[in-house]
Amino acid sequence: MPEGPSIIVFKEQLPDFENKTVTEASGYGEMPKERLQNIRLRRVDSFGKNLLFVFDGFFVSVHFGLFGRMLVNDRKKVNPSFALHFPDGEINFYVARTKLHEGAPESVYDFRTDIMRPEFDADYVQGLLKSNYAEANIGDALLDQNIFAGSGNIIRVDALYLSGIHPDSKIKDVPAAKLQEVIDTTVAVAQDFLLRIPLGTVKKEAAAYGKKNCPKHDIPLIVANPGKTKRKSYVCEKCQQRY
DNA sequence: ACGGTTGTTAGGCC
DNA sequence: AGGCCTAACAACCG
Repeated sequence: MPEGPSIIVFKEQLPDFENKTVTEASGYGEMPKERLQNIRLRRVDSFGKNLLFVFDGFFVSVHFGLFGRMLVNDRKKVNPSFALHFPDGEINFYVARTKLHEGAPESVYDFRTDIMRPEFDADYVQGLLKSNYAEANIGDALLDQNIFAGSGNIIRVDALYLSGIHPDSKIKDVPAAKLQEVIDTTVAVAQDFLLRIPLGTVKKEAAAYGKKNCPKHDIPLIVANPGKTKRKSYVCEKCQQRY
């Protein structure tokens, strides 16, 4: 379920918990829960695929993996891996991985790479790609959380399709304007994704992900698991150029 | 009913 | 050392 847009949806369910006191933390996951007793939650934030609970001097990141779920003031029958309890409510996480970090999120994460945030810096990311990832495939880079935090398989498949670039293209071979285009398109696809979550049409309305045929050419999309990441890709050989 | 998946990490083997 | 691979985790959908 959770690429970056889903994390934003989670975060938007939690404004009422900001500045409230956490009375207790629970769950079977590893967590120094005694540090989360009777302290004020300063704010809920996000970075990429992580939901962040910010306290004075430290914060807790929650990563949902492939199957993670969050329920607010509601429970499943199974035990949560993590839960925050408040005087008048609770947040439950299932199959989520959590970690406590000292300091503030700004000192741990570089928000310029988070495709969901206003701080996202396309120029910075383009420079990063050219200088540090010249030999990498663009298809792999679009899943690399150090470059495109929050981007997942659906976003990358559609971003590559819509910008007309084959995932196996090496970054150093992609013209600068095309690199620019795929970066901008990634952000646009992610915003689209976000709008489609409440409509339940994320997959249905995807451009290429999960589709049998290219909507433009009506020829079959090539389904494969290329690159280092070996995630499923859908490629139109007509639309997407190999550089 | 069962195979596939919006993800990542750990550990083994060259 | 580090790149590449697999297994592991676990829940929901069709």
